[in-house]
Amino acid sequence: MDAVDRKILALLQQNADISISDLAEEIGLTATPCWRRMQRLQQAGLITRKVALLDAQKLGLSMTVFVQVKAAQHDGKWLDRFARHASSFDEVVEFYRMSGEYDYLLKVMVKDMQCFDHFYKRLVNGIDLNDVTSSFAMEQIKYSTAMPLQHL
Amino acid sequence: MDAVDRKILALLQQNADISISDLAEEIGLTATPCWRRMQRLQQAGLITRKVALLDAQKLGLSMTVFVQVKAAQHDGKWLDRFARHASSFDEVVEFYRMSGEYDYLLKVMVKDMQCFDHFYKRLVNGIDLNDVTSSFAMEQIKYSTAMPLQHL
DNA sequence: AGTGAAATTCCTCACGA
DNA sequence: TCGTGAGGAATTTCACT
Repeated sequence: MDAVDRKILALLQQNADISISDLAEEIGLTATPCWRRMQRLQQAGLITRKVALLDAQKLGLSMTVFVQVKAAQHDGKWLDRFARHASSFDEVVEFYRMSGEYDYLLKVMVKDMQCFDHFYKRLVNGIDLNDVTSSFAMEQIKYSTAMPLQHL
Repeated sequence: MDAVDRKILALLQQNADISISDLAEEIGLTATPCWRRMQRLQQAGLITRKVALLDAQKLGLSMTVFVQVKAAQHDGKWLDRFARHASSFDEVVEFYRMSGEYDYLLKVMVKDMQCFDHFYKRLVNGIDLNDVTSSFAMEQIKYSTAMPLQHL
């Protein structure tokens, strides 16, 4: 992966709608080699897929909650079960196993507090948890799907 | 926005590469009205843009850190200055103003610990902060840009 | 709002440098 | 590995239902 490939990735992760010819022009190439590079990057799995990003506010999904969880048990079986359980909710938009005091961090998107309560009950009902604490986002200051390619 | 529009959004946020004719077929329409609906959804800003998602692992961006920050002051001027300061880093991929003990939550993506340290120094140097704590993600169990449209 | 066809643009694959 | 050109497929527009 050279500098040209990195430029292609940088442009595509900002705007995947750009036509091959425009993309080619931006990086100082013609359409065909540019297209071939993009194909390679896709086949190599560097580009996983292209998606449309939606406006959460306009959709009425105004509530973002970060839920921190402490595991009830620390054996592999429990971990695996919890991973599958929490992943299955489509309100859970991101989900990490963490170092530190809490074992898991979930980013949850819902319409309102009632929906969050409903989600919360379903989350804790399915499985044994030790400690669950929710922090509410008041304001989204930045959200980007673009990775910092500058620093590679 | 009716059920057909919602179905278009649901499909496009999973895969923006789908052709208009395939999309139209999926929702039981022909290409033109489907295309017109998509245009409307884009003009209305419900679809903000289309982007390529990259594989962080394969790029070598294997480190995700959640940084929690307490404000030094709580006047609007400081808040605005901090929002601009932290947003300016492209390592900061998400950034929220929070309720609860900590005022801000930042999701940071970097290559390794050295890069994180470099970022951290630049973050705290630019501005006066009261308390900064970093939690490291050991494993990404789920990451999705798709909003839960089911629950609207 | 939906259909079908026409025009235009873009993607894709030859081949040559 | 890049560029040119041609064929074919897709998008986009338009007139009509």
